[in-house]
Amino acid sequence: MTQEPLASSRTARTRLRREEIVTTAARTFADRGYAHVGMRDIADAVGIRGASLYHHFAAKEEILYAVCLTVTREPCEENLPLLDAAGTPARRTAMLVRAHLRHLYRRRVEHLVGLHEMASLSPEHRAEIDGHRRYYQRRVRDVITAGMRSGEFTVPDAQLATFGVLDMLNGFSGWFRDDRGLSLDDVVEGYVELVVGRMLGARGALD
Amino acid sequence: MTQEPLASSRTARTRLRREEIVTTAARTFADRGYAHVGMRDIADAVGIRGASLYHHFAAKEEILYAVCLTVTREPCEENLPLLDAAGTPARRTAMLVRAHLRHLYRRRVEHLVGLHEMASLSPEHRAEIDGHRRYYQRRVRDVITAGMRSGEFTVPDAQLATFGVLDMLNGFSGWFRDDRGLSLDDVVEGYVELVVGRMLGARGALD
DNA sequence: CCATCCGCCTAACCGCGGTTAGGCTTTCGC
DNA sequence: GCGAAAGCCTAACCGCGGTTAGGCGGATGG
Repeated sequence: MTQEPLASSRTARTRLRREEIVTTAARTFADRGYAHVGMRDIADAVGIRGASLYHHFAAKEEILYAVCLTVTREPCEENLPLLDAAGTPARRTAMLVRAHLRHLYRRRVEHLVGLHEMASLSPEHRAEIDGHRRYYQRRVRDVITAGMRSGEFTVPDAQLATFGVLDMLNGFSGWFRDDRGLSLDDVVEGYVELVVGRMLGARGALD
Repeated sequence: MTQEPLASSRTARTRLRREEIVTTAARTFADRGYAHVGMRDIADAVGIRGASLYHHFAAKEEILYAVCLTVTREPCEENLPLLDAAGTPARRTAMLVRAHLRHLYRRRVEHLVGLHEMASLSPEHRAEIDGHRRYYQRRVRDVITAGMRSGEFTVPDAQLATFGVLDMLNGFSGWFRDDRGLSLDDVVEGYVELVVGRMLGARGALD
């Protein structure tokens, strides 16, 4: 009877170590910028030597790639299903906005990195990350279009509204602080009101 | 009243050369990322040798600093005076949104650099750039607050609305393309409607 | 018309940092 | 238990790229 049956497996511990490195590296990247962080810096923060990182990642860029994956694949897997749930487009959009902001909060360090350091990815990796982002954007545009057809949303152009909404939401991780100003819940509900209720024009459809 | 007779003045030509280097460097930074661009790359694009750049700038970071200055100081000098003009807060805000987007367009290359490469600035330079940004943000928040007092704007929280508006606007330079989709004028007037008319709630106050 | 400085050059430096080589200890699966 | 891999170590490499040194021609302004 092992205490941690799952975490004791060799592959599972390896994966945990990888995730620890990715999380630690993301924090360092966010603080000082990808280019100004050396492999030895990441290793120090984890508690090992620089060269030992190469037992987990083939290159520094692979670590950045892992960070970027968590902020583009996770939202696709966790948030987008909300758009397939039952309910009006306005309600489904509001659910997505909430999930989107909460993911930006939960992974705010990784999001800061993912938004600025895209240029340091290899062309193939960047193409994949871009694909996720574009897919997410397309799904949001589709629900906005659906809301326009159902009459709940009254924006002049679905594509323009999509850009506006996503840029406004994604900016959140750049300025939010836990220790001052509005609380997370304040921001989430305030943004639902500003975005879905006002910008998209579904004021009555949410209550 | 000293008037520049021609570009033949020694100091004037020096300044033009500097601006040419900054513009060229900004384009290269935007394409490949600051860290992946060498002094020799910038020099090649200008048509001189790498070491010759040091007759115009003391360090690579000074070039980045010059790029960042044009996208934070220029909006303060050119856009903010519109907030001091006559008119209701709603109209003044609409004017600012238009000027802001047109500046993002005119300097879109520099804005792309300024938004992601902040981490490569020296602490002093970053502090100055941050200061300009914060001042701009404060002025926008002030006009939104004024609009709330005058009753034109009905947002729940001025600070939250400020973040939302500026993040939405600044995202523009990241996705706009001249050769496809909406025209610049379409975006400008569409965003005025979405931001001032809908998000801030001044639908009637603009006509 | 001349002294001067500007602008650019060639050549080289040199330190940082990503990466590799190779070996030791520990630990897990069988 | 035992072989084998995982995981980490020390040591060193080495190329890239920011930066410096020092010189040359030609425009400039007095």
